[in-house]
Amino acid sequence: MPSTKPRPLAPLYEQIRQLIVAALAAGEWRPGDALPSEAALAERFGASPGTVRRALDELTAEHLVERRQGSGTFVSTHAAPRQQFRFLRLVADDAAGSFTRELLGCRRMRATAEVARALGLRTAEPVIEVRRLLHRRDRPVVLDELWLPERHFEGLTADVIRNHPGALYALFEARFGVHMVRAEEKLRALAAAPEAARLLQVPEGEPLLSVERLAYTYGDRPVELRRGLYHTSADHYRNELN
Amino acid sequence: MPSTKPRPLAPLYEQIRQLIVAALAAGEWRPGDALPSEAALAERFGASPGTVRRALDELTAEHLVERRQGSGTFVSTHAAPRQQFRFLRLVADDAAGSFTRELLGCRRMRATAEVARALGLRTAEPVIEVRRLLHRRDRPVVLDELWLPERHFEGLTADVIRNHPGALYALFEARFGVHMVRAEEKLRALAAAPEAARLLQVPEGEPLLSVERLAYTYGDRPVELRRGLYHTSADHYRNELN
DNA sequence: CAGTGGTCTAGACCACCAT
DNA sequence: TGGTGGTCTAGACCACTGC
Repeated sequence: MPSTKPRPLAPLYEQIRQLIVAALAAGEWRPGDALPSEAALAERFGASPGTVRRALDELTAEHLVERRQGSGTFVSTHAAPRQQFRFLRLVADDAAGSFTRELLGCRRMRATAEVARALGLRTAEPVIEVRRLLHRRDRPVVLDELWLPERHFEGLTADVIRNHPGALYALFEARFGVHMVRAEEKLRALAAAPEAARLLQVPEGEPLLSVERLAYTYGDRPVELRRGLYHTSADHYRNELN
Repeated sequence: MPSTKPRPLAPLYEQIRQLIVAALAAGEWRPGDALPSEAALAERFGASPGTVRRALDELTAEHLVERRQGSGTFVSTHAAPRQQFRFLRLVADDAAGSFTRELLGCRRMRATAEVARALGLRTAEPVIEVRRLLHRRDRPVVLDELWLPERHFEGLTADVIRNHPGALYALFEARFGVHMVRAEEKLRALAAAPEAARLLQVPEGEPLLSVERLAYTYGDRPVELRRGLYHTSADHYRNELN
């Protein structure tokens, strides 16, 4: 008789972590909401409080939830001030000033082969393209283009963006229930093409930092492709290695 | 009588973590060595095994130690294959091939104001400057310049570097007892100056990715300033945001 | 097989927050 | 003051490593 495969189960805390992520993806708790207490979750999952705590610690490290002593455990939200620029690593050399946004355009289009491949769509599936500029002290610093699968962002228009006071990711989460969890970026140096040069008010050929980002929501599903051009004469991209 | 300040003590696991870091900085265990077992450390610090485990978990997350089930807890070393390129985020677009090193120079000099400030030295204190090229498939891709305080790297010469087969950080750790723990990088796009263009075999003015790195050893002491110029026509700098 | 880290449990006590 | 998360302890059992 062939021995049945022992099927190495994931540890209990990991299973619980995945169940909580699934509940977040299903919208059982929305960004900003409080999760049940450790004791309540322990009961729900039939585990000891220590095991649930371990799962919540992992989720805290991934920034999916945040814990406040005496208060509770809450679903992370990009609306929180500390999360405002969590994914924007560009900082001024003198660490002064913040960004203002200028919307250049928002239109419906069909996915190019490249966009489709990155987002896991079929070619020519409808996507929404957004273009904008970020300024610091009235100087343009970042030219952003981004593409979103229309099926997750139905109804996203220029007006919707203009009427929202906060960051784009806060809008996505509040209006479309899409919370960005993590992202991968590819950086390189490029010479400014004519249009980028005009918008960023630099000479053609000026070296620019190109930042291509793929952003993921709950369950590691890619939902945004973004291409940024950063003018880095008085700003730099800050990174920590460990 | 004025109330004495309650002096909020750090949690026990954090104190233990700091004591272990101090022992690492003092060289009590060298990179690659095994630490005492959890039980032995618990006895040494007068804490329960669970508390010691928590301290070790934090150190594992910082890559100061690595744990191997059934075997023990070991001091991280840059000699390990997995650590070889831990701080080099440049990867080929087609993810193929590795780097070869070419040493351009190694000389003793006096710290410029900028180098002194970054490394926390007095101006004109002696430092060692190293310059090198990294090639992939016989094409130059990275031009690196780095500066090290001489008092931590006495005896570092071109021959010492040439005679060491592994990565620079592995050499630093094996020969000078300086293990790099973490680093901060500032990235920007620059036009290639004449000398950089010649060495990287690109036209003058070619956009290059400039990467300025400050690397820290145990106890967050900066011990290396590095300036890299990356030619990113077929490579990119990869980053993860979370 | 002895020793190590990995998982899971159970419970005590504390610090903090809201009411 | 009651409920929350944060710390610390104690111990059982398992999985893996190396002799």
